[in-house]
Amino acid sequence: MTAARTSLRKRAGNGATRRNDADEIGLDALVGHAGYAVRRFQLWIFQDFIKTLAEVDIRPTQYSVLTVIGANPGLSQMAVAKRLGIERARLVHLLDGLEQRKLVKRIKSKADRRSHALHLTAQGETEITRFKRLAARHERNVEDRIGKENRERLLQILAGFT
Amino acid sequence: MTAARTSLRKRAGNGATRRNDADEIGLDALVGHAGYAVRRFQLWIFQDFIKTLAEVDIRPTQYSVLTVIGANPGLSQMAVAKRLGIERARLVHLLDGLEQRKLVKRIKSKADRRSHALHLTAQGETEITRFKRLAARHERNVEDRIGKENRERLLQILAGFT
DNA sequence: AAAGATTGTTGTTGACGACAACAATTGCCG
DNA sequence: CGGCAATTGTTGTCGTCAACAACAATCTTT
Repeated sequence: MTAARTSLRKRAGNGATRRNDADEIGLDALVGHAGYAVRRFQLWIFQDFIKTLAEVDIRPTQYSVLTVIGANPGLSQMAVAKRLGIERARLVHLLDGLEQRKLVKRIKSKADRRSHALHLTAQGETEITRFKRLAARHERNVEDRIGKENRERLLQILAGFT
Repeated sequence: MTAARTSLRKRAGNGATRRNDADEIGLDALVGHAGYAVRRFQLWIFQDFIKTLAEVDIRPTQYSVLTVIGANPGLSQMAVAKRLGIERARLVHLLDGLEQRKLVKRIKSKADRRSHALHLTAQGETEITRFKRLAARHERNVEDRIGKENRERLLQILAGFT
């Protein structure tokens, strides 16, 4: 499998190329690339998440931060960043936003005066239940799109990356 | 499934929170969210793609553009953008770069003087075989990571998004 | 106590998606 | 046919995000 490209339909139409419209465009080797499919899917799923949680104005990354803090109160920023695979520099801005919205608070740790212990505020505790309810609705949208078993299989396949 | 958060381990350690290190941090509801798993996986897969094709300096989006043009010579920018789900504004910059590298050429269409017919250059035709060889190696990395059947199943599940 | 590592912070860079506006051109409809 | 809406490529802006680099404050190690 070295040479021999040409992929059929080569030289379809040179100057003109009147295809029916916009369908019928071959992807050639692109089909068969996991990364391409995953990219398109990830785009769709994030857009749906954003749309579904639009009424509370929570984006996927914000949701992940709130969830981790809620489940592990007192974590440092470093620990959260490492756990979620985001840069600690990025987490600073994220927390700034969440703190302004009174969902999260940074408490200066006495044990290590460099670090902050992260907690949900009372308001944060309250609101996160609403976020989770909407997130569950989003997850149902995913099911409707790819099927219930396929979603479960997907989670199983990708479990090693969480 | 409305209230009842608290998720165990609540109030783990307040000020201090000495966890073994950085493992052992629960994700709570995050596990079970397809979007989170997909995001992490997409990050990994793109990094591997970039690394594997670093010697030719081709990124995933560039590769997808080259592939589609190679398989469908004469396409307009609009058609390529629509097919790949990228904005035509973004495609302009992408093509600028690929054209400077002599991989792609824009040919003014005589049928529709607004549009450009996109083609690979001779050099582009030559080099893309190398790109595809490296991309295949990357795909093998994916197999090694998630398993051969899982990769196929993944492609099947997400086929509707390509 | 000195050297080295860690934590939060700030700033920069570049890829990327989403929009808006524009000129040139085409297609359509009265 | 003529004018008006739509399309195509282009430019520019904005906001998100990952990847770095640098820095001060604070541990940790020796």
